[in-house]
Amino acid sequence: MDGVRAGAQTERSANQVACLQFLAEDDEAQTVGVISAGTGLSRPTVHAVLDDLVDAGVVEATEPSTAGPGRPARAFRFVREGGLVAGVDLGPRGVRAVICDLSGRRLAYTELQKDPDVSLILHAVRTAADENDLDLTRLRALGLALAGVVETDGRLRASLALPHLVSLPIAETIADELGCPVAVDNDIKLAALAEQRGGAGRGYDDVVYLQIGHRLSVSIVLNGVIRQGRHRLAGELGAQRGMRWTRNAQRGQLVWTSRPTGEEVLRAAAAGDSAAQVELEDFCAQIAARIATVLLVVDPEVVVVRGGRALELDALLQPLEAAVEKELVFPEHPPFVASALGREAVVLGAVGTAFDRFGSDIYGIQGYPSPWSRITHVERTTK
Amino acid sequence: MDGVRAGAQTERSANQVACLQFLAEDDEAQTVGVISAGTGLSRPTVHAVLDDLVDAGVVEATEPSTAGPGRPARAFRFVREGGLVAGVDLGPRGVRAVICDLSGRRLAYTELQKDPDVSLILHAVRTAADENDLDLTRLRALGLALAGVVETDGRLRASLALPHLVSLPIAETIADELGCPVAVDNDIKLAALAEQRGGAGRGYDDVVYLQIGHRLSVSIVLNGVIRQGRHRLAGELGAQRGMRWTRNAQRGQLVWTSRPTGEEVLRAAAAGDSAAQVELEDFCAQIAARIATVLLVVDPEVVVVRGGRALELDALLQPLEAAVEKELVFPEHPPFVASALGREAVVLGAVGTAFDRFGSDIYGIQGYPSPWSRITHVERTTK
DNA sequence: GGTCTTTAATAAAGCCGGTTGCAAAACAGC
DNA sequence: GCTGTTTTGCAACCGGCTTTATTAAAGACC
Repeated sequence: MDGVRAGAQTERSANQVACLQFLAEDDEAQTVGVISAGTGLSRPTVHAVLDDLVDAGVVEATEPSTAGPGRPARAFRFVREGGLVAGVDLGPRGVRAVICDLSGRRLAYTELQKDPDVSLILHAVRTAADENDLDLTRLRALGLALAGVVETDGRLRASLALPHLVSLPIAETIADELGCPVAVDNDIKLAALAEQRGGAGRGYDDVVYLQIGHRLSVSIVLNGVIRQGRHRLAGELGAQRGMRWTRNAQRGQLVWTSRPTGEEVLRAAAAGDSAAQVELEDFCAQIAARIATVLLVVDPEVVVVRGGRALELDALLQPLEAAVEKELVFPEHPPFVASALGREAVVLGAVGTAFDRFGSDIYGIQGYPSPWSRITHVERTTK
Repeated sequence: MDGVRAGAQTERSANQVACLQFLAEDDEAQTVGVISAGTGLSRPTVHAVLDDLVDAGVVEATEPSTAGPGRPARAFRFVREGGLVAGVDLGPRGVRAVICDLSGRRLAYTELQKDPDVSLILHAVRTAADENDLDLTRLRALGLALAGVVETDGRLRASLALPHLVSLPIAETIADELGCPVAVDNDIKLAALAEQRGGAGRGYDDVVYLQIGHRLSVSIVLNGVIRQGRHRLAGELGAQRGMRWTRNAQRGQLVWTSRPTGEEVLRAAAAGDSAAQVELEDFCAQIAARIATVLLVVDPEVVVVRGGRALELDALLQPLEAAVEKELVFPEHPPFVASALGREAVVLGAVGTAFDRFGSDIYGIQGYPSPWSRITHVERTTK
């Protein structure tokens, strides 16, 4: 009640976001007049907002450009290199790390195949930074993807892939070591988010993400946000008994007979191996009922499927979609599309979630949207 | 760009809502000073806001009360009787209608058992109004619940219960006739919403609603909003083939052997009929897998189950929860609770959705929350 | 080199929304 | 009729934005 109104600051905050977004659209430094025209704000307002942004350190003024007639205008530039954001995917067989600048542009990438451990996370980030001469003291946030059920506090409640990390305060350890906030989430959920924001599900709010490899994993993005669930079990279909391929001891583990792993079965089927094709169709028929139920529960706009590489995936998509279609009474069902980001979806989701959760720490202003399109764009071009 | 700022009006709008909410809390007329203290707004602001509300016709000033010492203050009162909102549940065997005032208080209720038709909707509303001397010209909005797949435009795309109403412009017809906007939605979805907002799921954002009667119906409320789905099929588990009890021609229709309807089976099982009990347990085991999948997809906070009356429901809850528990690997699963609103959940959901969708028409201001707790409260006390 | 043109930056005034503070009004009670 | 209490209404001010006007800085032209 001391004269401070929420509404006014909200308005200013929104304008800060608008100006920063406009600047981030383009690499060029922009003059106040252009920003004013582009955002619809008045010139004095743009000036005031830019002052804020310069104070926050996310924008800098360049020297007046001495071109054309008239008084030369100072231009303002989004300092993309002003901070770093990292993403790490710690899986059972190794670690992937990626480092982006404030614009979401990828600056470093590392992949290490070692036994997963907390120290490996740090090792990967430091290796990536060293290889590209990046100063990790400028790291503003880190996102971490783990295979398993991740609690709200960032700890693993259960994990088949990383049993030795269960209940450890990983986020706190990393945060202390690197001096930046750390966000942790489940790997498949983050992959789904990345695909929805900038991958095969781009443009849709509701996406079901299927990953078929060593196990069948499902994750769901609804209204543009990861569905977590009360017990963080949303999408954990592997937690249900009675799936034929879970007869061995490993919970939710897929058991393949014609080849050791799902990816290899896919590859063999794509190559024409009839035993693999039979197993694949059998497999599709088995999971189709489950998937059909999922589709009828959430009725998403698109189903993104990931499994192996593009080549092998084609061998999976058609039989899977056909098997699901057979389960449904209505002709309406969402299209099945191949993942666009592949296995990198997880790391990219990790970076993105760091932006999502610590946006105000990263940019110094509130409400700036995460640069998902650039985070995921890099991937699509290099692929 | 002509000098009108969005931020300022947003602020004013929020304050209008705050003041109106404060007035609606209590039946008494309140003085400006009390409102100011209660909302935290300053006195001049409250005054300005009240002027807006009086203009909108939703608040009226009473004569200065000549009590106590000092200058008598005018008091302001929420005119709950200033408008009416109706809800209608048109089912295969009849219609239910309810009329509320602006505060969500129930003023009229009617139930007619006739062949469902568009004219029956009007008939029910008019009967309810006439019986209670209500002037339908003051009707501000109407919500309509229909059994079937309801399109975005309010028409039925498919319906087993009301096949003759498919594709008819029902909403337009009613709107023309009654002169108010009409919102249409699926009956089970509206029931789920009512239970989540003010019934057995009150206080939870994520609710799965199961209705077991002539057919098995599921509806889901996530983050406090009904899950609709891309094709409006969210929750339509009946659209999946291969459920044992769908062997007869009727799609999704439950087929009971020991008794003709599910409710009667429940009643018989509750009364100790062993044949019915066996069929019930068999039934639970059959649907448990499906339900377990639903729970693992959305991982809700609570499952609200409706079927028959309270007595019979107890016979269902335990075996159902046990059967689902057997399907799950993790011990965590949401509690199963009996519906609090029973079959009236549908009508109440219809009224509530009218408030939700046409709130600004109803109150003349934007952003005023629907009076769900009062809409649903009436029910719990009369039951 | 001085004036002119062109454009940017700044300053001033006004609107809208909100708050605080103070004087005036209206009534009860002595 | 005066005093006291409480509400009211008005003025002043802040913060944010816009519009308009003024000043500043560079190049262009004679």
